Amino acid sequence: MSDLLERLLGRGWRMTSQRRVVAEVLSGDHIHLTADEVHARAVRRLPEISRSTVYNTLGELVSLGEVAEVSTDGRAKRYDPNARRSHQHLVCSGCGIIRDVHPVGDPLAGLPAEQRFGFTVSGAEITYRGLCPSCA
Amino acid sequence: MSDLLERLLGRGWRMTSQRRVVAEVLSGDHIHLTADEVHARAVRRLPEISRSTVYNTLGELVSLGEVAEVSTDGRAKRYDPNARRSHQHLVCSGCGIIRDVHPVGDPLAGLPAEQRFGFTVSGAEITYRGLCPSCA
DNA sequence: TCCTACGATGGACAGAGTCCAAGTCAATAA
DNA sequence: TTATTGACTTGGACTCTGTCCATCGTAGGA
Repeated sequence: MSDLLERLLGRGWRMTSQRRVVAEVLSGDHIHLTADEVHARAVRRLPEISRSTVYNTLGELVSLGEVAEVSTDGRAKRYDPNARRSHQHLVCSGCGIIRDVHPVGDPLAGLPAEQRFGFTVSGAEITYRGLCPSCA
Repeated sequence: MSDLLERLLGRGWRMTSQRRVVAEVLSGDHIHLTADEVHARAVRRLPEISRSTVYNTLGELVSLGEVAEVSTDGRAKRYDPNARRSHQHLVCSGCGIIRDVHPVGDPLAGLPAEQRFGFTVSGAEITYRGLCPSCA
């Protein structure tokens, strides 16, 4: 059983075959699937699963903090199961592939007080852009 | 005439009343309008302007590098006329207001070679999140 | 085993954006 | 100034992504 699934059971998540399949599809590293892609893979294992259920389940996983929403291109949101470890993303401008990366240092350090306009700044998301080895 | 408009004329951009209005709407600092908002403001000055034309014109301004697309919330893209000066964004998690900010240092410096997975990294977009003075 | 509240379903709907055929017009040439 | 023409504009249909809701089904406790 996957890590994610184990944690969800530990939280008393009501388990159904649909939820199990969605959680299984979202296992692994560098996984950044759109809701439609999650649905497509879920359907292979459970042909009757509906689009609504996938959306509901993804939304719940996000609320629980187990999965993060990533939108690197203004198109469909992507779902990243690696939400517990803070990380950023490196995106290929050619093919769109996404890698999880762990920059060094505190990203908030680069924003001096006079650039904060009185905001209480709590976090930063960084999207690095470039070309992957195949596209370069 | 606005800066933007002047530069466009200098590039030999074919000028029409529609394009002029869109360029005028997109003038100023800390402007981050959605395509629909641009259209709404353009209609006040030129009631017949169509949604398609606004989309076409915005797309072209982005291609020319005069305007940047910003998507901070996975909803509608926003258009930022301040594209020539590199900057990042500070977004209020409460009301969604966006400020342009200029962090110090090179954002790419935080990504060590072993975290680049062979990519040729060319840029980074940073979205700082927090609460604005009104929402705090 | 039975109940029932929670979850799943699917179809309608909404928001954002793209595409295209047809009509219009800015800019150039004569 | 007028004619010409290729670029621009229009509006409607369409796609994609996501949300909502009434109804049905079922996991898990009694």
